[in-house]
Amino acid sequence: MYAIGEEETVGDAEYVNIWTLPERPARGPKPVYSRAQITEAAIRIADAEGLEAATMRRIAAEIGAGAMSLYRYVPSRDNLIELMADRLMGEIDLTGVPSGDWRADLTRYADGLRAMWRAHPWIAAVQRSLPGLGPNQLLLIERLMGVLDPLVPIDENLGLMALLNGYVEGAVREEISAAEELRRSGLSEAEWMARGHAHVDRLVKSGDYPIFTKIVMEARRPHLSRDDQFRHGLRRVLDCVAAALPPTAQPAG
Amino acid sequence: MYAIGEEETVGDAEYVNIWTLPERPARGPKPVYSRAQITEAAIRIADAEGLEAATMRRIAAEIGAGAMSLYRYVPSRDNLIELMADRLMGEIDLTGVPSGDWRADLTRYADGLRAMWRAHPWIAAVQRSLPGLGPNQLLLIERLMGVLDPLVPIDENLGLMALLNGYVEGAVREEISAAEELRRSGLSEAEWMARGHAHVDRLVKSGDYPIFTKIVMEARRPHLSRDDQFRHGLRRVLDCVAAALPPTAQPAG
DNA sequence: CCGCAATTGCGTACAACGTACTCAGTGGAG
DNA sequence: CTCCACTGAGTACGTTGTACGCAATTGCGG
Repeated sequence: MYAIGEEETVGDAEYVNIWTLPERPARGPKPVYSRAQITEAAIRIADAEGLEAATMRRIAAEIGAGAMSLYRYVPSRDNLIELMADRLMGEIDLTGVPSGDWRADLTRYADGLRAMWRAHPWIAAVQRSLPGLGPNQLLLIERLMGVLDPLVPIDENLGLMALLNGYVEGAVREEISAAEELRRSGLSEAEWMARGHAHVDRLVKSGDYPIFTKIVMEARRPHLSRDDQFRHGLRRVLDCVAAALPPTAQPAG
Repeated sequence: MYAIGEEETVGDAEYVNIWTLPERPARGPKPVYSRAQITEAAIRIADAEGLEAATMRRIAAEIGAGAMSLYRYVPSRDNLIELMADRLMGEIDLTGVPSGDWRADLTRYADGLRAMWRAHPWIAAVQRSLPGLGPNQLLLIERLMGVLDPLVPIDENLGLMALLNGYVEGAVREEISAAEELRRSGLSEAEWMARGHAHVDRLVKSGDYPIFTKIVMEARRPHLSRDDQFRHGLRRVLDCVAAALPPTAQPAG
């Protein structure tokens, strides 16, 4: 009787919340490595060769450990990637935010987020659905949402920050797209240009895509620098934010 | 001499542009399957069980083929995913766009994009850096960018559409996050609530994260329905677009 | 100070993945 | 008709994440 369910191995994927799991229990030999060290090594590899190159064996080799040793510190590779993502959030420096000048604060955040993405383009491939609840992420939420917190209701605030995040991510994705695609393909730049542009040129020459053609022309000879383009778009977003604020809180017109 | 490069197998990853590669050459036995059929089967599996479940063997089984047969139609799994993504873009119906009423057109696009994301949440895990140049994507670009094309310069247009896309993606990511996380974890809803919420509750009760606490409270008892929230945010984005247009083109104040 | 038990690093092993290679069979072009 | 470019598919390989087990190490109760 009761043969079904006897084994209790129902779920195949054991879900683990890394933020509830303490790094070190007690007693036993001194650990040689650490979560932080492993996370750092993984980020170093991902920066240099992409996220897919950051395999467990490769990371272990980077710090001079055996492959399975990592599992004494981290439950799974997915959890490690969560740690990596949170570590990256810590790179966005928001000390002193909120300062009282919301426009300056949000600009600083946008610049910081952009810099982080450009330094670690592989973050585009992570992008979890839930925001993640690591210490750095939480601190960031507190500070960023604190900028507009007394001025607008919380749901309005969330919407505006989603808008800001969306703008920055979209803009940076465009910036890093060419470089990332090039790296992923594994081709030399000349070869990649030859293959990729051949198709684009064919589309352009066909005459069927007039607006796409305009985009290509603009992309090949942009009017503004990357930085200016970003600043310009950001100003537009911030104007949008300003419009959503109550009229009593408009420091710099 | 010239030993180096003799083999020509320099790169390990052979980059293939799927859009230049014709599906059928000529001559030989009639193919039993087709790219479209394979793409459709893959999408069906991804919809039901997530993108990671759409393995080559699984897709092949779905259409009753051998695993390796798929490679007669598609060079690699990555290319197949490109096909899937482009197929999804075709779900966004923009016939008759641009219509002359830019606000209506952009609303229709936003609603269509949102519906597509909600129907195929795994698209969040794809998100290539480059936009991709499949037929559906190209058609979408032509129509969407055509909405504002004569009104604003092309680089401005690109920025505004990036803003719109960013808003929709951000909003939908939040909408689907809980469901996706639940599915990925493989737990029952009750179990997931118990584990996930326990951590959130601890953070809330600690008192260290006042703004995070506000967010949680709002999320648990939202003031507006999902749809209303989306509409509200979208209106704000469109107001932002309106502000960037020249004063001569303001049809509906 | 001495064992005991908890915990370490890590070698071995396995299942699942993408996909290279191979080959018998098929069917349009000459 | 013959020919050969093409088909579907079986087998096999390299790489991945990770379960398991074992010898070595160390803090703690006595």
